Amino acid sequence: MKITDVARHAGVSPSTVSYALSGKRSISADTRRRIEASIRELGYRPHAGARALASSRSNVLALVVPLRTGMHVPVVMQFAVSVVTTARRHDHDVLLLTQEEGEEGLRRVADTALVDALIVMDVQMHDERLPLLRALDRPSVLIGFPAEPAGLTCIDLDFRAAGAACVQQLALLGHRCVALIGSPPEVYLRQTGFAQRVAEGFTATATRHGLTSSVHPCEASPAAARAVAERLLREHPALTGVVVHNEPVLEPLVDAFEQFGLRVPGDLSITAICPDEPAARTRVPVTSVAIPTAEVGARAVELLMRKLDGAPVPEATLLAPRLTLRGSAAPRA
Amino acid sequence: MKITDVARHAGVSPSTVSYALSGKRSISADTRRRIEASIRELGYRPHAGARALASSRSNVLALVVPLRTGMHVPVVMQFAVSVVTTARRHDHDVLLLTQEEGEEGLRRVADTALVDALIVMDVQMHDERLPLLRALDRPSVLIGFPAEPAGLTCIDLDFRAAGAACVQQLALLGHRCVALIGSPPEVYLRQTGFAQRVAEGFTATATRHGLTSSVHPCEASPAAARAVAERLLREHPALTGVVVHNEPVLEPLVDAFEQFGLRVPGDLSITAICPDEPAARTRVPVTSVAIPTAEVGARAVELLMRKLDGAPVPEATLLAPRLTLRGSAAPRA
DNA sequence: GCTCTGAGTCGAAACGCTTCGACGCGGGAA
DNA sequence: TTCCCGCGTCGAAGCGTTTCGACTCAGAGC
Repeated sequence: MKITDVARHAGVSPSTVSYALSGKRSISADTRRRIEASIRELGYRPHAGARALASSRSNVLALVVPLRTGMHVPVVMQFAVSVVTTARRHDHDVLLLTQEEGEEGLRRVADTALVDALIVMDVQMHDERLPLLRALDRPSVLIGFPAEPAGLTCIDLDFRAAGAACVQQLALLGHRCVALIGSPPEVYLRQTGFAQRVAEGFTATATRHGLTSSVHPCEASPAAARAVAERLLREHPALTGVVVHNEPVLEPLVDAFEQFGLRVPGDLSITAICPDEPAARTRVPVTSVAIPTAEVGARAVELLMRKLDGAPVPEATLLAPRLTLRGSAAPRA
Repeated sequence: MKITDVARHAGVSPSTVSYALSGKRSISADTRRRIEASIRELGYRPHAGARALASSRSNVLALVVPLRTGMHVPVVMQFAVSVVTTARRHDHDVLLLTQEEGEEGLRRVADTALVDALIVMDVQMHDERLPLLRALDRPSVLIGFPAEPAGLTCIDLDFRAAGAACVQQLALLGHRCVALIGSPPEVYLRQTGFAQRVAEGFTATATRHGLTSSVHPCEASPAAARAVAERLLREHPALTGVVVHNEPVLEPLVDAFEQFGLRVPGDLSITAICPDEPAARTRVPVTSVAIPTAEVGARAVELLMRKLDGAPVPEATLLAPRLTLRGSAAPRA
């Protein structure tokens, strides 16, 4: 079943069928109807490879997913699903690449014209792939911000503002001594942008409000959570507000604080940056800023589509944080 | 940069370059060296679309991932990563499809020759996609077993044997009254094969050993875990052995039993079917059968490669369960 | 009535690779 | 010596689209 078969069946030339399919030239209503009927009747499907060759567009996007320790897998998957469904809406498919393939993988899919464009997740402050992405002849979008985003297109939640929002809420409620319980140490060591930015937003805003503040990386285990909680209470007896940016330890932390005799939010107020689901299911539902994975994924694809159309796009897209109040933060006693 | 450029630079014909690249005809060592040097020097990369068109092979596999409730996302991701890395080892890439695309999605990527073959995860007993997969002109492999696997190629852990192994271990340790705490009810309602088969293996083996046994679906929440534990102790006072096939509730269950005054493994022995990591990190590490995601993914790809080569492959590949002893199961007091 | 324009269609030339058949050549068998 | 075979290479014919330029035909403008 090729385009010439359809053309013959509909009594037109192959090019007319092609134009009817792509809409790049006008076709009379009658001809279009005949062509569509023939396509249906013959069950014709254009050959992806032939199309890619002739048009130099594969209609495939590459998505590079991270699989390093410390990454929260379900969140990664949410991005991926959002990217795939949005890409489909724009008539594109998604090729899955693992971080592990590295620069060579990016170069390969770009240079062989397997993909038209790339989406890269889990960007580090000084990511090795940045020079390559800048040099590549295919457009790309980063989910996450490196230290120097010039010449790239980046999108993400505004983590600095998110950190600020969490501490500001505590400040408004009258808390004077706060702590940030953050990602595992290796995430900071790798200089993953979002972790660092949360800490910056947290500290800057705490300072601006005249609060006493401290930052505590924390492994993603219940034991680590308990240890951090214990240390916090010992070293900062005046502590009444905590910001958590570490999904897996949220629940263990709440448990630990309560076991140490602190009521949430009576004695201790908590705000968090994490997906809604875990925030809502803790003993005391936690006031939190969610990571808008669906929106980030969708907008990443849309940015790419505009770049593919040759339209200009903003280099940086920062999504404003939205704080959902759930009752884990209350006025200071 | 095209193959003719390389050919000219190396002083040979384009077809010779092609044969040097594919190895489908013999090339003298000297010519091959010259060609390789030219390729490196010019930075040549074959155009994927042109290749697909001429050879009618895209070197891309489709992977259909599930995203329905009850699926455990990290496990899905492990399969996906294993599929991608193995595919790369065989010089193939992976196109990511969501369940949601349904039959039309499968048909589309197959009929447009976007992919050479398909891998489908999360197969149900009476999956709607089976007739299509049988009819498609591209080979496919299912991860999971439907009720009627004839005419298909399927691979998975032998869940029946896994259920049997878990209960047999308890039987050997002298337990006489056992229970299976299974997946959420909706998983059974959807007739997902693996859940049903675990229950079958569990029940059959318990019966064969003359044990008293019962099966209990369980939602994936700590509250549900606690409720099931409570009910179990009330209704089956003689209970001394439990098999858990529900990863998220494993830890809450252990906690619940201990809170009800049962020591593990002193008063209650537990075995489980779940990934190693959660089994190992509970208060009492749990003797378990792991789902060999890496092996399943890799072998699925390898089966597909053999089918693409026209070689015969077994319709069913059942991986034998391997029980890892961790101390949560002990002889009956 | 004549040109000009634009809508609708066609033919042919790419697009960059693979593969088939053929050819030249040297070595082993007869 | 002749014949045959197989190795290494080449030329040309696809593979199934898209796209460019050109053509036809009506209708509008004058």
